[in-house]
Amino acid sequence: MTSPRPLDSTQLAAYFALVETSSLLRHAVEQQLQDAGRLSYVQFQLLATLGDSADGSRRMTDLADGVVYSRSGLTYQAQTLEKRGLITRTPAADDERGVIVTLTEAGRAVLADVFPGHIAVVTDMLLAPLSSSDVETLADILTRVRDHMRRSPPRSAAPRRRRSKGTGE
Amino acid sequence: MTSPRPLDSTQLAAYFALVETSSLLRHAVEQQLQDAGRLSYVQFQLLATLGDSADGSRRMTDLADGVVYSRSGLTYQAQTLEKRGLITRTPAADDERGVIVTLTEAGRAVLADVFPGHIAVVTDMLLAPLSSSDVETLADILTRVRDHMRRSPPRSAAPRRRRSKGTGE
DNA sequence: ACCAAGTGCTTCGGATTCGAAGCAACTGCG
DNA sequence: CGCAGTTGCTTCGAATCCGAAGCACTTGGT
Repeated sequence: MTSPRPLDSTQLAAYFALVETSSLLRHAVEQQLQDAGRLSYVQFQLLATLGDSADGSRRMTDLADGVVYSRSGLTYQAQTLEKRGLITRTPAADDERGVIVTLTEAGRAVLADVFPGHIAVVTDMLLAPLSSSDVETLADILTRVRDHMRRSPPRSAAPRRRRSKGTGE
Repeated sequence: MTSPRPLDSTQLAAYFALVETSSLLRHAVEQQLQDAGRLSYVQFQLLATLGDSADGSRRMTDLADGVVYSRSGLTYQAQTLEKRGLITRTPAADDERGVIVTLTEAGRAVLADVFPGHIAVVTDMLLAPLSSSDVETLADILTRVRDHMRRSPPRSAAPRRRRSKGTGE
């Protein structure tokens, strides 16, 4: 583990800018999704993931993996989306425990309804002030960071407050 | 408003990597803050903002502005932090309506307790896979984006979709 | 000084989230 | 086959969040 050396101003700037940028972007996107289709960001991610699939369906677990999300939260949103008729849930054929989530026509319609505005927000807020080489660089750097994070050990190895002399507290 | 042209793969990659990176980073940071000091990310931001102030105190409104956050959410967290003795709330001298939030010694202690681990997480997860020139580039690009976003109009110009009479509202 | 409008914060109701516990179906081993 | 452990999803309880409404104080016009 890295020793906790203080961060220099550039590192701090990168960190803060990352946090604030994504926060502002997320707020703006959520606003648009709410206005255009009464969707939360998570709901949009779920529909978009389904739309991305060839037959418009996925297992619950695969969905949860695609969106970094808890199982219970996914169940909740799946219920909500099902009530609105945007998806259906059916037991998997080969495994009775599994649930296959499928995008309905209404779901596709909402997605199509919302997508242009979504792209517009991303374009206007994130991409507008960047040159294409900026975008390329940004994508490269953040992709490396993401891959690194994914490989990172689970937080169970996180530094405890106290020196662990035993099993902890 | 920009016309909704589809994004190319690099633009998509930058967008997705930004969202996922910040999401993963946030999760990791929250985990650490929880383990080290039972703080949520927002609570940490509030304490850190106060700690940043010369006398360790701020008005509620100024705090809410510093952290992108709703007033009611701030009230909720201020109550929580006050119950734990990490801050105090006192009416402002010059304006009875205003509330001055002040960091206590206990609050400073928790902050000091949590800080090293916080830096370690940021270092290990975000900075580790980057060269110093990467960090510099990242900071530069994201700072420009952030400044652009801050200048952006508050999203009232978004195409409103008519509210149909809800099915269960 | 008085009243209306404005400002700062809190309260309230509802939505969303997570982790833990629960339930049902599957798998491996004898 | 039958049992124990695992896996996939849901339910439950608690925490967190937001917007709207409410309350208390301040300000401006008369």
